[in-house]
Amino acid sequence: MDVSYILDELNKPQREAVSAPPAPVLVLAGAGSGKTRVLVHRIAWLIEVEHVAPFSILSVTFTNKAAHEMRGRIEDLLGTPVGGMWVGTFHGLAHRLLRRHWQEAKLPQHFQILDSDDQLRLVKRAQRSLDLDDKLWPPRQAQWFINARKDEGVRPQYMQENGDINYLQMIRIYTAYEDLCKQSGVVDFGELLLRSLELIRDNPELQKHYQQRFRHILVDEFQDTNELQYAWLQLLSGASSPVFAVGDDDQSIYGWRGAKIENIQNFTRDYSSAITVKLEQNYRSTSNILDAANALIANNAGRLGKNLWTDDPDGELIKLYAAYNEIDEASYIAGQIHKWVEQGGKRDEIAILYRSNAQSRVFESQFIEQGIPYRVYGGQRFFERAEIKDALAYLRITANRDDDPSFERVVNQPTRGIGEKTVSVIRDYATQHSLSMWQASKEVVANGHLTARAGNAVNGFIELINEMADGIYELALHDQVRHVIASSKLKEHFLKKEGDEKGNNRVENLKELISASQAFEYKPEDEHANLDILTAFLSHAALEAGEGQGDPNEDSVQMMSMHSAKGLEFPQVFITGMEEGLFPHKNALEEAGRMEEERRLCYVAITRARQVLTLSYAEQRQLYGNTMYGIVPSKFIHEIPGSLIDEVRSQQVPTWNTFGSKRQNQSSYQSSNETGFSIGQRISHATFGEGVILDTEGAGSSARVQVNFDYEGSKWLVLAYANLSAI
DNA sequence: ATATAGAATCTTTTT
DNA sequence: GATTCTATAT
Repeated sequence: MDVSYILDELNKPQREAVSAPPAPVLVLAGAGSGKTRVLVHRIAWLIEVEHVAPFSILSVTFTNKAAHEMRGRIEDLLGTPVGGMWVGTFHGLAHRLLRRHWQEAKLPQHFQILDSDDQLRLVKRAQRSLDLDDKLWPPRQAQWFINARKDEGVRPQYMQENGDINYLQMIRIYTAYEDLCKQSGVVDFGELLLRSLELIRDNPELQKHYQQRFRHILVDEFQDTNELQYAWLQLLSGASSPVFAVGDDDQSIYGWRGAKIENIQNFTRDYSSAITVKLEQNYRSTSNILDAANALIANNAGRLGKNLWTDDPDGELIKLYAAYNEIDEASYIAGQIHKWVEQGGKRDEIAILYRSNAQSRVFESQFIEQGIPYRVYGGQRFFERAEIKDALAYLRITANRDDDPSFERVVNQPTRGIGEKTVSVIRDYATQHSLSMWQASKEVVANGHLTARAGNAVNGFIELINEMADGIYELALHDQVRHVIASSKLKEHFLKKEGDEKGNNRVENLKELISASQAFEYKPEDEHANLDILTAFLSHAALEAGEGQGDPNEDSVQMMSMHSAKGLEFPQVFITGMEEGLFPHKNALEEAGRMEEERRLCYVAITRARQVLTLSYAEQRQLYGNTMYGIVPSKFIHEIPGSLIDEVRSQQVPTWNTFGSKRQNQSSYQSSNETGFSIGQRISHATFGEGVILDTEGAGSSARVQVNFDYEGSKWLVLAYANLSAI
């Protein structure tokens, strides 16, 4: 069999890694050096040359996106589906283990997964049961504490008091929270990993089984593994199955959630026979972009040492745009997008990156105004929307009556006369008798602890859920979802409560949930073994929160946080908000090591760009409701050699008078009120039609007017693009 | 019990 | 700014 296609198109170090003997291998792969490629080809090599059965291969990634891409590329390369191979995220694979062995893991068969939102609610409830004041011990902090301990593999019963009252309270909350999870049959993200680790560790037969099964384990983004994940890998690989780890210490950006760069160093210590390969040739970016990235990251101490180089030409200089404010920043970028498209570029070749998701809003409104299609990744996700979570909670409670978080979510949604007081009676009863709220509410009604009215209402709810469960029995999944949405009366509730615009939006999303369930593929032969389709779908919803909306087929600009950009590449990249305090983020100043992580994040962002890279910052910015003045450009800008930077000037550079109070305007629109239009004036717009000016604001390139259009309602428009004409 | 208004609070990144 | 909690009125 001719296997040359596996090695032919690789460079020397890539080949070395792909064809390495079956020993532990550590691949230090710089950005754009063909990391995924090496992983994919390695798997092809194992299957075709080493004759390893796909069944015996375990391949772990961090994001669902990466996992899907991995499987797709392997199948493309081999030209055949590779069923039986385990490819997925740490959490996804841990989940699979727990579903298979729910009994040994001491979980109910229909355990449900908590997302961080659900988790926070449950932490709050744990705190309330301990009579701890939310003000003194913020639930978020407790949640963070719990997750950090789980990532370290520490259970509360093994934690020692150290005299610190704060620490003691945290332990108490952690304990109470675990009890609640157990009672409700729910499992959080950290628990998936920890529980599956304990499952394998404490069941020698299972351990033997899986260690024999997985002859080869491959890990992507190894620098982002935390202690628990590393232990998980070691446990599954045992003594005999070599781990093939690919990572880049310069791209470690998840230290804040427990990722340990040290795992890379430890790897060669723990596996003394490990082969290390460095991939240093970059195939992605122009020389200028790469030089900038190298210069920047050189400011970090304690790197493993890698030097990325490329054969590619210099390319364009890196553009730097100093915007007057965040609106000007967005409108400049919108202008650049127009230019790119006019020159024949596609919009989806452009990425806009920012430090925090909140920054996307300004771009969104600007792009809507200018008719630029865009797609936002991250932020509020589909399965995290309130209406979707409501519907899912109904579904969950039909699958597992004891799911307290779901119970609390929907007992009175839509309102059915079960108020806070009734709920707290049930909650207290549940806590006292170690029951789930479902069981407690039945007993409370039977014991007559409630007024007749409240008792009736609770009974009504119990009957509703039971009827729902009966009604969806043996229906197709999408009919189950449809049925539950209908009999819960959620649609009617939202329409009545939130009016047409918002309510309709929620109704649309609920319809989309039905479509999503219809499109859900059920593969009983592997991951959801012995799992009914509803539980499988609910797990899927929790583990893959789904992207925000937006038509994936439309050619649209891609907007995302720098974190979620990792692993992706784009011909043109805008890195926005390059301002001290925003990026590097102000929280990074306090803790040691955080600044270097911010710098690595910047390195990741820069190396996403293939041809054109633009950095931008604003001199003033409205953030969290108030305007920040006197913004200092990010130190990272200064860490890039000036010779690589081309400072782009706004056509109308805002200049300040001595008092810094008012901007002069050099635009052609200049007139008495700085915009050329007066309030009350009638104007016409190409797409929105005719309207009346309501207000004006700003000047120059960021001058805006508010127009009340006859048919479209009122909108803010940037004059530089809106092209309004007076009537 | 519920709807509403006003106050308080929190704003980094994600499976 | 937006969400989430709290106090008050219905």
